[in-house]
Amino acid sequence: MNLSSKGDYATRVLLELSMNQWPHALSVHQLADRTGISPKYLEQIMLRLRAADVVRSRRGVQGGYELARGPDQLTVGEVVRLMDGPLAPSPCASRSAHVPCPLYRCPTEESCVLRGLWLEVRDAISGVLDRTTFAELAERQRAARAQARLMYCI
Amino acid sequence: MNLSSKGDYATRVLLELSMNQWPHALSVHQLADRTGISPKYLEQIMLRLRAADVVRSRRGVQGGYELARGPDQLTVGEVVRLMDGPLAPSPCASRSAHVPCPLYRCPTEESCVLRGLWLEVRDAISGVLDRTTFAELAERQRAARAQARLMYCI
DNA sequence: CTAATCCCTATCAGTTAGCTAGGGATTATC
DNA sequence: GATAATCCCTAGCTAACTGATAGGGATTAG
Repeated sequence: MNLSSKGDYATRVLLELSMNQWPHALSVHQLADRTGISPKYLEQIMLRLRAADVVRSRRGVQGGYELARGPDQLTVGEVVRLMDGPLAPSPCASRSAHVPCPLYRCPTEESCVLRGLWLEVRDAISGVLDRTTFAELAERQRAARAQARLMYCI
Repeated sequence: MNLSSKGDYATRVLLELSMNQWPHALSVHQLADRTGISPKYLEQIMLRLRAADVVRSRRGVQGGYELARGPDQLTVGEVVRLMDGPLAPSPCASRSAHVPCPLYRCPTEESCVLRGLWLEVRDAISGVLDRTTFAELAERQRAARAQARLMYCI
């Protein structure tokens, strides 16, 4: 049930972009510095995010990436699906990319209790990721930082 | 977020064992026939389930595997963790096998909002899998089969 | 013009997934 | 006590995937 490093890194970078006043571009170099991700690897991730219209780019000096929409219009679920595929633990339980079970002894999908369970899991994951936007995450991060600053001053 | 085939197959086989009156042993051969899984591959899965005290075995003619406890004492969560590792999408959010984040630019764990989100996901998955026992699944399957039989008779 | 940046594709080493194979140990049955 | 069915254990193998690294072209602000 592990997230890949691509999904992990993409969410980190998008949170970083969401923390800035939108729209405001950051270069791959800057993003890599802030997150500790290998720049060339991050570049590929950004290209995929751009192809999916999650971010948009400006080339040349002073170029970089910025969110293609407001962070309140971007959910973590969308990003994770983009980088890691469907949320469901089994292809037969995916709503976005359904693939039937290959085992010939599997019961019909409607009557398969395991598929029913994987659907429950899928819905549970989606319940968290599809309702969490990057605006929400950025808000939480600001709150956490304010909290930390407070702790430090006392 | 995909389940491996080991996790998939293990749950299928354990559901099969749970459908029988416990305790009642089935051989790998029988289990493979009923599920359509490759017998030699299934053998390895059964060995792991045995090492974890989920099933117990009898060797020799008329031997086989049976549940080591009643199906009401075995959750899907335990089995999935056994075959596929922690439920959490990120090692830093695992409660059963916590591993800190390797990125040096990651904030402290307490303040990391992404970790907070992965914890939410972990809890959502665990909420489904740790409360579902194989007794429950077997019950559902019996109900589904009764339903199907009814449909057929009409 | 130049340096910074995005864009694109190829490559590559290591790991993992999903099996397959073979042979030893045990045991019910005849 | 021979036989056949079964579990037990370890090794190996191929294809795909992961997580990068590399290099060079296109674009653009200054």
